[in-house]
Amino acid sequence: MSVTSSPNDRTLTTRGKDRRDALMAFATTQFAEKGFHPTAVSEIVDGVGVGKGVFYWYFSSKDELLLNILRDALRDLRRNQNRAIRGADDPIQCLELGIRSTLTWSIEHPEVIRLVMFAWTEEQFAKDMRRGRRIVISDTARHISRAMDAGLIEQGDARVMATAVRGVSDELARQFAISGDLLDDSVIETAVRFCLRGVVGDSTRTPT
Amino acid sequence: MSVTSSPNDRTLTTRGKDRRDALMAFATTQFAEKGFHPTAVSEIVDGVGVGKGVFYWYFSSKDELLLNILRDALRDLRRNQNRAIRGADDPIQCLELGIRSTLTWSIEHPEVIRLVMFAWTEEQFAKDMRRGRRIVISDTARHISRAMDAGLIEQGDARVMATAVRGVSDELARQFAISGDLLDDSVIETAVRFCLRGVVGDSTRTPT
Amino acid sequence: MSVTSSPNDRTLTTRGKDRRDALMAFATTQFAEKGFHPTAVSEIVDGVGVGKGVFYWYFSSKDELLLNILRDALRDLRRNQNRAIRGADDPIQCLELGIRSTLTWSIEHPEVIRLVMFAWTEEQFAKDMRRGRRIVISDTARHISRAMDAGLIEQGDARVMATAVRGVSDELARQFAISGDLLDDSVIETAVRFCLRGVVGDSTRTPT
Amino acid sequence: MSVTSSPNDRTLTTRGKDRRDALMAFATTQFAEKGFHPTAVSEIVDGVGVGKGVFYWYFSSKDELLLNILRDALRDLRRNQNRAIRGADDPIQCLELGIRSTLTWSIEHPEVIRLVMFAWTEEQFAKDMRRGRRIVISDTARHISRAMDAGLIEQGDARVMATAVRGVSDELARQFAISGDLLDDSVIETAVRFCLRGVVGDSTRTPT
DNA sequence: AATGAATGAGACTTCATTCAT
DNA sequence: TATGAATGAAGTCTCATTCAT
Repeated sequence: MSVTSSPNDRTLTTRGKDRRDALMAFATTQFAEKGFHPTAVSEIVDGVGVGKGVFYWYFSSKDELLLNILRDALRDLRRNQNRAIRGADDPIQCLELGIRSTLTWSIEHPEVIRLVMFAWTEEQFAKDMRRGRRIVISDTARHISRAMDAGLIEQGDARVMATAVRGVSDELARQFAISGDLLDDSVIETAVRFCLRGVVGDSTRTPT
Repeated sequence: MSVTSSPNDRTLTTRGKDRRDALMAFATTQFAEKGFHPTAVSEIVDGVGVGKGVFYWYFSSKDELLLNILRDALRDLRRNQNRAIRGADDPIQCLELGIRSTLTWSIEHPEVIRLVMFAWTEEQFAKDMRRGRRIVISDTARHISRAMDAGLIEQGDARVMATAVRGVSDELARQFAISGDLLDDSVIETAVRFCLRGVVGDSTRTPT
Repeated sequence: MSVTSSPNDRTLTTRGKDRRDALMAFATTQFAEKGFHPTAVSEIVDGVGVGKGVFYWYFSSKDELLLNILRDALRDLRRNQNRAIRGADDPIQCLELGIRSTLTWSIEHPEVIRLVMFAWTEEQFAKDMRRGRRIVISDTARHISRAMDAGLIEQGDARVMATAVRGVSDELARQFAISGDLLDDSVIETAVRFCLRGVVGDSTRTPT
Repeated sequence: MSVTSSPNDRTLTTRGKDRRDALMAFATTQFAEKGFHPTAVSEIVDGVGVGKGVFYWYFSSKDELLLNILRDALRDLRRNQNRAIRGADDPIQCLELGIRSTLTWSIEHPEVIRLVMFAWTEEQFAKDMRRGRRIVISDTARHISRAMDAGLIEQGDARVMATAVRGVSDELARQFAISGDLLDDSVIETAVRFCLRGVVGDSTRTPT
């Protein structure tokens, strides 16, 4: 591997991996706290205690760093969802488990929620956001479609519903985490119930 | 009155009001298109065809301009909602009309949706956002509470539900307007229905 | 008198004279307090309660305003000196009275001292300062020369001595007025004595 | 160490020190020539042939630069005085040597004299000036007090006299250096003599 | 691998001055 | 005469990025 390979396709040593992770972690909190633009690269490297050169060794630019953070987050969210629905078979149950895991994850990662909001506002990042959203919506829509096909719920626009579900998760994460409000399990239950009712159309089902 | 009076408490002539509006309108589109930070004040004044000084005659800073845009937007949204539910009495109907008007407004103002997303990411704006959200949520929660009190829907956390409703509107505005996807009336219907089901808990009610 | 005559050769009505004086007085305190450049024309007109147009009706520029203040001050200082030595005939006595009046005047006009200091630092004003100093030094040097010619003091460079005398006055005004220190008559006496000794060369003379 | 360490506590390389000195030297001449405010930072960096960023690497602001110049000058002046009176023991002789060295230094640094004059006119610098003056006056007053205690001169206000002495030096530096007039050794002799007479009170002493 | 000095375009903002009203 | 909206050059300062060491 050549020393002058670009930051993206560099094979990292363990120490390298740690450094990279530290930079990403610190940047994430700073970006979330102060915003992307108000956070200078120098603050990030200072916070981690390395020189500026290190930063540009691991990331080709500040933009690229944000993109990496965002991609990692999406990967982590989906991994969580997949883990949550593993074993379940009933589409409605899959839906519920998915919603619950998304909600939990979002609430546990308020910084990411902020970063995502920001990313939507500048085209160089929005492109990635669109792709990410398509994936997330598809994941949810798949369960809804399956439920429709199985006759469990009436026919309808699965993607619109999936979008609505996604909106509820994000909004609650924002309201209760970002806004600084308290948040307990009952809120999650209310939200999950709200979504299931919205999709399924009756309130007889009780969440597990 | 005085020359050094701050831009905020300046009495404007008709022409002045127009100039100010033009600046806000142009800035809104630019901020939405390129992002807040990437849009330079010089681009805004160039776009409107005035000197850089006028900008600071009307707004004390670029930040202040965004805040003004955001406040105006909130005022307009609420005015729309109030107009929509005027005459209606049944809380559920008020809720429905409110949701529909919010959804419509959000879809008609995708730029504002972007600006709001950005505003949440930097503390100097987020403060205002929190206040705005509190207001909007209260507006919706009021209807839900009334419905609960009237026994029309089962008891529950009205604010959480209002938040969920708000999330659906925002998300759809983003998904279908910002993301560039198409959006037609059937989508709005699906969304309204989703929200009502989520709140009311059964699908027997059909939206108008 | 044409309406478009330049500000300098305009004949002023009583009200006009008052306005002009008010502007100069207010500007003097502001310039002394905050400095020339940090004081904006808008602050001056606001402070006096007039529009910007008025300012440029009376003064062709901010620089011109300062120049006017400075010239007025010099005129006032010399008028004071002349009044003080009126009637005296002995050159040494004239010198003493002149020193005392200069000292008193300087201490009573600390703002002017500041303005003069500033004026020396920018060429467009320094030119005037050089002229003014030449005049003031000549006034003092004249007495010293007369004393030399009369054999009252030994021959020497009268201008250098006059300069030294001037330096003592200015410095004391700065030290005790600008620096905020207290200043009483005994200080003035010490200073006058210092100067007389410096010029005359013996301490037998006692100041009045 | 850290990249965002403030320019004040940065350890400089030899090249860095040189650059910093070059910036200060060039700024000093420009400030003295055109004035502080009329001299733009861009002129300074252009004059030295560096990018605008280096300026802010070495100085946190234009104000800070002036303060640094002023402090260095004071340090240099005092170093010169201490060197001049080294070995002397007689307080009157110390006084004389001190006056002579101050006068010489002031005349050799007319730019600094201008900068100091300016500095007195704006509060953010005046604070430093007051402190500096206190120090310089004390240095001189110490010798005068010692002379009084030793009965070499009559009792009196040593600080006022020291101030007067200081005034003579400054004024001469201004008159003969800044004003563009000629200045030779005889002027210095006249001035030294003037001061000694002023303090000591008789003309029998002849300066060395 | 790492550092941090250096770059310089460009950001936001101020303000002396003009001029239509 | 008087006002204050408008101008726009110029000012100070920031910061992503590069590169010699």
